[in-house]
Amino acid sequence: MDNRSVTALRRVDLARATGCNLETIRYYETVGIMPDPPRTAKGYRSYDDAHVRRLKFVMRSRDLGFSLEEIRGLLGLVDDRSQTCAQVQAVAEAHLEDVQAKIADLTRIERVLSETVARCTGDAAPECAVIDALLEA
Amino acid sequence: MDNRSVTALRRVDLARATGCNLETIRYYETVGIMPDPPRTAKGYRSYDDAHVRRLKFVMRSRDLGFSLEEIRGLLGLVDDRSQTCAQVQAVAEAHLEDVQAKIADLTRIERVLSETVARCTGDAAPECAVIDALLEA
DNA sequence: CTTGAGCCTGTATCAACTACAGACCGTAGA
DNA sequence: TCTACGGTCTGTAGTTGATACAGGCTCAAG
Repeated sequence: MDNRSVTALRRVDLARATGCNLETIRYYETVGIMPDPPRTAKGYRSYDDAHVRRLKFVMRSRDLGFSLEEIRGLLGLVDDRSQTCAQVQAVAEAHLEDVQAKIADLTRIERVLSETVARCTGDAAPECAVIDALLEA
Repeated sequence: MDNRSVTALRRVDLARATGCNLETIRYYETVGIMPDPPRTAKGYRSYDDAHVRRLKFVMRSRDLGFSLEEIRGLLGLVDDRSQTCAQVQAVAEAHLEDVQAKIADLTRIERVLSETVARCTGDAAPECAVIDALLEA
């Protein structure tokens, strides 16, 4: 039957539906990323499809490297679609620049590391290219 | 005369000589990355050029993305050069793979973000390409 | 009726720092 | 000599983004 998944989802169901860690859901609630969900008579959290969509949004944003602070901003724009698209664009563009800077950094690191490893003899020698590369400022 | 910098360095001098944050020096001491330095009669830490070199090594390694745990391993090999170069090479190679994986991830993110931002009109429209891209799982 | 899975809360832990409070010290200039 | 400033010390708390655990409650299947 499984029509439970259409409406009343338990926390573990939300976790499974989104791939989010169980504890992280509660964490997102305490930090205001996810809303306080309605509760059953016994105090159990009860989620629906809107929660699934929102949490997927959050997880996708996290996956793209947005901070929770940035996601809070994006969610505000999602919650109030009367805001301008330009604001969203600005956040995304700033983030894009961050990502590009990180790629540049890592590419430099990658070059240094691969060059260094290539110089390694693998011997039990007293000198070592990796150590030497790290020691030379 | 400034021949103080040749031998007895204060904590702030070590920080300036390496670009390391002042508090981080103390942190590295408590976590065993930097040795407990000798103290003056009044209990002030006293550093020398060997500390500068070691801290530069640590900072360079951090800059290349090695974790403190990995750096501890590298420092062990630096401190005891009788170890094999192959061990160092293994750490560096494992790390190189990490870095390459991170570059691949970020490149994917970069592509998604730049495509998304490009689709943005920047209008005060109720629809927004960034939000839509994030909403579609 | 028992068993296992899930729920609840609060709190602790992690990396790797960073910052602050409150007290002390050391030196250069007036 | 006094004072101001910049530096030092310790311990501890806060940061981000989770993750884990303890101890107790609940629910559904067999």
